[in-house]
Amino acid sequence: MTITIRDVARAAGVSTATVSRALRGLPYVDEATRVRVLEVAASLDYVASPSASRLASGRTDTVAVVTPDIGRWFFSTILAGIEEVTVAHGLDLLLVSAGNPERPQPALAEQRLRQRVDGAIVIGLSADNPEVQGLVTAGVRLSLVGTTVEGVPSLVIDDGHTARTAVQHLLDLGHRDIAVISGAPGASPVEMQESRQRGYLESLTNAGVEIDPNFTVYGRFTTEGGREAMSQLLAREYRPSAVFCMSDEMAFGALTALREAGLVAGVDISVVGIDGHPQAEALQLTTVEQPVVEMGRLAAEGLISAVELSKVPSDDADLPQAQVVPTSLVARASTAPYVG
Amino acid sequence: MTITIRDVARAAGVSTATVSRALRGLPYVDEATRVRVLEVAASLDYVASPSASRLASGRTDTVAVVTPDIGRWFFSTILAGIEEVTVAHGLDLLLVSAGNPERPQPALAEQRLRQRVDGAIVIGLSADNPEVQGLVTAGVRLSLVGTTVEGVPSLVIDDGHTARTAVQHLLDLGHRDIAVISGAPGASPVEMQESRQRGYLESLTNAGVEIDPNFTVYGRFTTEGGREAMSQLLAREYRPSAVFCMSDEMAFGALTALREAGLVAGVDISVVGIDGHPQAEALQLTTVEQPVVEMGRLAAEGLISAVELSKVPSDDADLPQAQVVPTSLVARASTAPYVG
DNA sequence: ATGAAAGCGCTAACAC
DNA sequence: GTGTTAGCGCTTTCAT
Repeated sequence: MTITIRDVARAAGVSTATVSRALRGLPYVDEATRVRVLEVAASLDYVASPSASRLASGRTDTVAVVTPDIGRWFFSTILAGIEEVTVAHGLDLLLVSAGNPERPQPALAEQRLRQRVDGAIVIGLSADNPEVQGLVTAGVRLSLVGTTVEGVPSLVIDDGHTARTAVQHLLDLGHRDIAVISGAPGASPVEMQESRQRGYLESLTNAGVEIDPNFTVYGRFTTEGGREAMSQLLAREYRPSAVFCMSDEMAFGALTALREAGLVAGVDISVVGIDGHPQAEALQLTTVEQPVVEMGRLAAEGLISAVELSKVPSDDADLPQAQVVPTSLVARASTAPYVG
Repeated sequence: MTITIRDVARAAGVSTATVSRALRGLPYVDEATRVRVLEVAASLDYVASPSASRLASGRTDTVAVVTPDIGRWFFSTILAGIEEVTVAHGLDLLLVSAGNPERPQPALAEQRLRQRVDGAIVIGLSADNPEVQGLVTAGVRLSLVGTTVEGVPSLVIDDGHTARTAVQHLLDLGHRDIAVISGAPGASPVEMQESRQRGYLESLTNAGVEIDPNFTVYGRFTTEGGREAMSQLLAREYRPSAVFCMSDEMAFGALTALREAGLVAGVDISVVGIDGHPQAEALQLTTVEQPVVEMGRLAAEGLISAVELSKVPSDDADLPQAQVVPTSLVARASTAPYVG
């Protein structure tokens, strides 16, 4: 019932080999034959079976995107950038979730991807995550976003520098009692979190500010978590005058907590985030923006060119390594000068 | 180099057929044999080639999600719900974008999905969209979210009722000069937009309020568009006292425009949205919430059960039809009583 | 430039 | 319960 390459071959009066060549734009096909084959295929409404061509060729023409939670803004936005590129290259995009402790998967990502994709883009998983390790050792071609693994191409922001930018902004405004809303003690995207924490500590130390361990609280990278974290800070006898949030979504929660306490962001307490979330503007949140969609595009392009290069038996020179993309501060009303 | 079912068969001392049965949990396999096969497969780190089993079985064990723009909150959130379900069923999730006039695709969704998936979930595309029509006539098993096509299962909210809920809320607060920020004149998700517009008009008419055509403006369902639309309204000689936005993201933009004009939402002008976007709370936006993640789950479950049912030659009774999920008003500070 | 034919790795009758 | 075998629909040498 489904029409196959043989139907096309018969109707065009050529062999299946010629149809295959013609349809895929391979050389050594007479122009007249190609045109005829194309016409016949179109008139028959023929579409090649991907399973069959994949099995025969060994290629999958598919890339996977691995994320812990596609519902989060950062991940879905990266995904949008990736999708732009994959579609332009005619590749299938397989969505796989992994590394979310709250939603255990039936099988390891490695199992689910082997034989199935030409490569995978992993977003927001720490290098020491077993899923990532499994993929690396299984030899799946990878492109990482947000983490770095020796010998694997990746795309990152300078987390330390980004955090310092945010904290320095607060210091420049005269703040000294600066708290941080981190993710979780020993959470999943560990490195990113630790680099940002280190940046925070460095900035304070460089400014001669004493570190108050009580000023580190955790918001799980969610809005609700940010709200709870800010509430904790507000419940302290000694409150910070400014708060650095490791993500905009946590900062949004922090702003809510502030409002619930009858306080005004930028007046009573300054708040700065990281991300460049689209709602930062409406909320007047100062943030350090990262080029998220662009990061998705770059990661996808990197992976695709790696896959294509590997087809040619080229000398394996210039392995792409960690590529760092810049971030930039956008100051808004949520941060303001410290007033005694 | 890749290890195949024959390697496993050989190592386990059985035929490939038995390995196939054992691994897939089919009946008529001795328990002892099954255990042995499983052990051997595990020790060999065997993973079946999906292309091969798909080709042989005719099944793809894949569902596609078709959306105009995965970067938008509504779509990525539905996707999260879908993903929960597909992963639980061991299905692959293929992401396909279509119907975005700003980003034309190389091929029709129909071409890209035929032979490739067992079914597809289409989000946010109008029933009269050529892509959707193509999928329907190509016989791809479908589950629609946000639109309805005769004979195709779908999941919708009652757009008219939802809009009336929002507008009635404003009327109840004493507002009469109520504007609407719609999507675009004749935009993509036409039906949804038209139903909401109709709901808006009905509520006003029922309340005896005269319709002002100038009070309908367009925000393209984006935050920036909402901001522009609100600016237009504010530039009018005769301003509305309340604005109904067809999405929360447009409402966020409207709030920004308000602030830029030195006005306060809920004090100078009331604003209500639709969606239940996570940032609605931080922005104190009144909105009519829809259960978005749940809609994704339901759509996926509906599609999967349809696919599984179709395997059995059952009498084609009880075709699932449009399922309507409830929405509910959440009042916040962005709406307040009308004050002369 | 084109065709013949041998698989790709698995599933699904069918036979035992 | 298990094995044999004939494909699934395409790609890809190798001839010609």
